[in-house]
Amino acid sequence: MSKNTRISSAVIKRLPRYRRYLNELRKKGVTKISSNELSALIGYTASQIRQDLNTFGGFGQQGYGYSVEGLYNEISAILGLDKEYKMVIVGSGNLGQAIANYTYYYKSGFKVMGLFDINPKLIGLKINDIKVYDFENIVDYVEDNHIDIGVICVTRDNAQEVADKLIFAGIKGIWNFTPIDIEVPDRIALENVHLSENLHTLAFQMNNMSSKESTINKQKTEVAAKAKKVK
Amino acid sequence: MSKNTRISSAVIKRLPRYRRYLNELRKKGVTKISSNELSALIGYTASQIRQDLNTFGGFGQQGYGYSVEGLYNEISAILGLDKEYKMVIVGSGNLGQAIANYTYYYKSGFKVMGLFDINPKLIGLKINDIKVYDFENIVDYVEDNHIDIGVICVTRDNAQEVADKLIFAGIKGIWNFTPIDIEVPDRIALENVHLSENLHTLAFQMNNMSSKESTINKQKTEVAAKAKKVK
DNA sequence: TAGATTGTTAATCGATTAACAATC
DNA sequence: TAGATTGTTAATCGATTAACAATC
Repeated sequence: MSKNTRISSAVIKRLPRYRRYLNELRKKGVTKISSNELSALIGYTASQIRQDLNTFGGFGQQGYGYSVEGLYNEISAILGLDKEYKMVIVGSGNLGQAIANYTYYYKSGFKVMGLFDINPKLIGLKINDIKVYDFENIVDYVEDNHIDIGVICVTRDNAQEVADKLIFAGIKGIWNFTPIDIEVPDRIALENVHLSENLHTLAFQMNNMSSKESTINKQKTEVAAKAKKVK
Repeated sequence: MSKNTRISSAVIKRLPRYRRYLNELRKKGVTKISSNELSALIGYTASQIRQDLNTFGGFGQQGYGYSVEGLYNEISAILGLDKEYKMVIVGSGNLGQAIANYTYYYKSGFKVMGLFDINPKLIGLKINDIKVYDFENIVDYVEDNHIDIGVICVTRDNAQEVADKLIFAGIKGIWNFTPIDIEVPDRIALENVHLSENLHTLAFQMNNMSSKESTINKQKTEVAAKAKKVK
């Protein structure tokens, strides 16, 4: 009875956050929680929490609430975090190294197998136990080691070429840290971390902070007026 | 005639993207563009583009389209990118250094004035022309140099303390790279870069890629069934 | 059983898209 | 002027919230 339920990306983006809070509760030894308590903690409405969770199944128990451990495991499974993912990082500059480090230490399930670069000074080095390989050999490496995820930390000009090579080699997901929109076929999963865009929305906030309505309206009118004049 | 128009964050998050594409057009020497052409390029509908832009003012010209340069400047001004922002980065590990580097090279308008750390081995070093200072002195430094933005790249356990100090010292915005939700007063702008949450949604995508409807439904039913059984 | 809290349907709200009159 | 394209209103779609019956 396949109701055509596409799961909205709004829901999916909330899942890691649920999971993070559930993990903290779990570590504190909390065993059960109600949607109301969770709401107070996370900041989503209790209604939304129940609605979200019921997208995937009936994980709770009426009159009781949700098992923290159980819900944590369910969400982990939904996200696919009960599996292991092999990653390569292309571009071994500061950012590549930072991510290698970050995931290496903190994230179980996501194993950084290798760093790649074209810079001969970097190739052969070991950064935090992770070897830097020659980008020349990326395709063979990805194929031979069944790499799942490619992290792109090169310059914008090389980003698409790197993506193409990774995809050709059989990668399944791309984590893009360059400030361009990489083109990928539908079957390839893609997440972008557009740092400068994020910073720009911070700038906007800073200029539209207190007395939001009036400020923004003033801006709107002024800008519009200026636009007319300039034309 | 202050209509109470709150600008939705959905619109604001699209602005940097418009700006990025307009900048590329500008650099290519393109002088005018219609909402339809922009739509083909960026991927938003022409209708949405016109709607978005008209939130701020009438930037176009009927029968003609939009001036690329003009629109670029308008959006820059709306985001506040015609101003300069002084930043400090707290936490001078890999990630802090990467961001120092990144913004230093690529982003005009956002000046990294200093890095901060508690590690004596790092204090006093210069990383890409940016000095590493003792975190002890952060409050004075921020006050004296009128720092606008604090970038938090420390460990999760120190994140809130760092934020509190920065806020006390008069910072206006916080760019948070730690995987926790920092508490800040309403007047403080805050942007989070929750890398692991982003990675988790990538994992989800990878497990729900082809034939999305059916896969997700199968999952839903299976998971629900399992939940019943386990209980 | 009585009380609590989920699961789920219905109501509301907001965001996107469509349509077209205004106008360059 | 005729053609093109915006600005803007109206229609649709989707997401969030409210309400309450189901049930543990």
